Amino acid sequence: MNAEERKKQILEVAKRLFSKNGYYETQISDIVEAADIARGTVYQYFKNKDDIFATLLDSFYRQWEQAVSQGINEISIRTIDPVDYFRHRVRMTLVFFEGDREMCNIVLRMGHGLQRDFEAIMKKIEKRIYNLIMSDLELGIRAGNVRRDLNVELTANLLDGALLHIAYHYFVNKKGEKAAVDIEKLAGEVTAVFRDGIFCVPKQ
Amino acid sequence: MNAEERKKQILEVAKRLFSKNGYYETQISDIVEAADIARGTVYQYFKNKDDIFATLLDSFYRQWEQAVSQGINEISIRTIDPVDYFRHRVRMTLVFFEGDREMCNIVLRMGHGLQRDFEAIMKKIEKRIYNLIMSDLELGIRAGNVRRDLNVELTANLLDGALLHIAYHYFVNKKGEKAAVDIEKLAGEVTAVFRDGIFCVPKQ
Amino acid sequence: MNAEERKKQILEVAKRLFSKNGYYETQISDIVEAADIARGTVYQYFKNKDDIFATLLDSFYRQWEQAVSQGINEISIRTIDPVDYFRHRVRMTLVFFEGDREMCNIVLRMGHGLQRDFEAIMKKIEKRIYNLIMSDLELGIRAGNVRRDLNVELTANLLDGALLHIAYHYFVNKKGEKAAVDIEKLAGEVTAVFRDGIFCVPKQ
Amino acid sequence: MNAEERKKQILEVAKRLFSKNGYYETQISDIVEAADIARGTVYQYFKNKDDIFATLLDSFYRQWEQAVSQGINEISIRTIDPVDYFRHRVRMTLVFFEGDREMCNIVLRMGHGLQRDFEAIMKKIEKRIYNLIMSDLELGIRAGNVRRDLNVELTANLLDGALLHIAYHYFVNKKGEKAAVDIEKLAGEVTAVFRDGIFCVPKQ
DNA sequence: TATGAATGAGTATTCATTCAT
DNA sequence: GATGAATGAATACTCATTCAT
Repeated sequence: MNAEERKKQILEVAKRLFSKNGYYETQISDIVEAADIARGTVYQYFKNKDDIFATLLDSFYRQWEQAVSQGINEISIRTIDPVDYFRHRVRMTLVFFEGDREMCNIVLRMGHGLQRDFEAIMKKIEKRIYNLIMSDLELGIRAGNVRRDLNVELTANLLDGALLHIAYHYFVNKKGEKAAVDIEKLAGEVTAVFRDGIFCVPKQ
Repeated sequence: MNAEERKKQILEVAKRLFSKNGYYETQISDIVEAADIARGTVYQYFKNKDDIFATLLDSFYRQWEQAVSQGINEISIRTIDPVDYFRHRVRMTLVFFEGDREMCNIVLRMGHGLQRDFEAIMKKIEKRIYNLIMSDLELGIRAGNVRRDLNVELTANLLDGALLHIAYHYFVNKKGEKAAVDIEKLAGEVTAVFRDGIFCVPKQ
Repeated sequence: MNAEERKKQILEVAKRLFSKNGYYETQISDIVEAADIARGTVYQYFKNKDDIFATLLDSFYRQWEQAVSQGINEISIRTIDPVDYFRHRVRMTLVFFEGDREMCNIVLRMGHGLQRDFEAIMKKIEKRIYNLIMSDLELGIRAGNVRRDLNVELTANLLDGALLHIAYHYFVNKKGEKAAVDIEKLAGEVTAVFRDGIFCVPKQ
Repeated sequence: MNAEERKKQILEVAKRLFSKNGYYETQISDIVEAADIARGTVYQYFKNKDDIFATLLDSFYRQWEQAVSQGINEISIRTIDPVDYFRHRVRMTLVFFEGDREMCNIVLRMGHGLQRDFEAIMKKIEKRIYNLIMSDLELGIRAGNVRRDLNVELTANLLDGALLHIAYHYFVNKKGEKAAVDIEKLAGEVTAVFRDGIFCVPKQ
């Protein structure tokens, strides 16, 4: 096993344990035991326990950055139907969180409660999500698709909280249930609830 | 200072510190130092550190229970305008969280990330909020005020996440800012966003 | 309740708890709770926890002193049959220990293991018992009733250990059993085992 | 120093301190200081303080088990002279206790006073010693060597208490004295005291 | 690189004792 | 005398981190 693989292995194990037991209730002992490596090996690849956790958060942030930037540019928001665009954003968000339920759990459940240096990373993630929604809304207003009188700060927080909570509810809490979640249908229903409140479109 | 007051004093100090630094980063030493009492005194009133935290969560839950049960009964939901009722609920929720920003911070920020026995209390709080929204929606459907085709599970989570996130955003994150939050206005705007997506009312 | 009675009450309660749980596992809290008095009250009557225990040991020692000195003097040892005398001593010892099984338990079970100042008191008790047996044996030798070649140091220890162990076995360990112990019979049997080994008497 | 040696080292140091100061008056601090190791090292080898003590008691029990089972079987008791056999048992017991005076001190002095889980181990040791004596006596009765009318329960306790007390007296209390104890002579004298009271042999 | 024994600062908790009321 | 809230020194135990092999 080369260095890259070993580092990845440790991260995988740590992610599983952090997700299950939280940062403080996960010991280095648990990680080395689960990974079946020596205590010292962890410190060959990470400065300390914080570093492992921060690495996980950071890589999550990078993946999120990449995911939300995919296939969307200023052109498309002008050409496609704004409600379709909204639905697409919602679906993409849900798809992303579904992709890594353990990180989803870590970020959604314990993100806010983290002290130390993690708080900064979490704020960065939050800020990024928030800004994205904000810019979408502001673009929509300029394009005449979104109600001019909308309180964008409020709405951005509304959507932020709503989407993350749904992701948590369907992908973490209801994890054990048999029936797979139909994300397409979910995205449609979320859009339906918000459409008339946000967009300047004829009532269906 | 009698027993009741001393216990209350410890809880106040602990609440402030837990809110600021989280459960794990708050030491008994910090509490006794901030309260200017002896180490042992804490243990005259609480079994252990867990007990202090659980007492805070529990009392928060009890207050919330009382707050949401006030002035609303099955009659009123039939007589008052459903949208006004919704706005009222939103306002009450925000007023409640604004009333104790430290507990608001504790519950909203670190609630989910808590392991141990606290998880059970948090789940109870969440469940209670969720059920309240659910029952409101179901009553509305039966009364013909809420869209029949609404996915209530989804919408309850949507509203849950949205409201708590807004409370966190305006009462915890922006705490330092000068301008006081106009809760009445906020409640109106939240209602406006959700109204057409949830209720069977003529578009304004 | 006057001062004398209150002190006695505390001693009784403490004795019961020390006997049941040992010195270290008995807390002042346990004592005040069982006696239904305030914490501070204990310290009106005793200097500290040690003082309570030492008082118990000391009073036990005094009672023992008195008991063994009763009805025996140098005359009687010359006139009565030496074996009868031995049997009488054995019986008196057993009767004494049976009289206060809790102190019996404390002295026999935890006596040796005690550190601190108690060790001195225990040594005093042991020494007193040991010396008594020694002097009996030496008197017997001078009177020609006890074998001249007997190792009195060894025999005194033999008898000491044997008697205390029997007291412990029949009065503490077997405490719960229905059938009362027949001390008269016991004393006879103990005497029978030791008689020929110790005394210069014709074999029966 | 490998793991086995380190564990042994800690046990040795702990044994010395427990023997000197008792269980409750021996602190982990004392142990790590005496062993010149770090506080945490103790917990690499033992679950907690109880575990160290229990390990000592248990290993003592195991050694005793092995010692008493050596070289004696049902055959020998029938062929060798019963009094010689008795003397042999006494000598072996004394030799065993002399071999580890610190454990001797722990078991004989503080054994009975121990609460917690140690009580169970101590009872096991006591029971084992008691049963051994009992079975010897019963075998002797069946072989016609021991008086038929002997109260075996009483006698077993008599011998148990007597032997342990002698071991304590000669190996713990008089430890400092110059003249070494002549165990052979001691065993002979003990036998002489009990011989006529226990065995059916012509009076010498 | 990998190991895992050793480290020791840090933390919660206990409990005998005091003292103002 | 009686009370019991307050005290704080003492103690067991944890766990991230180091470093010689």
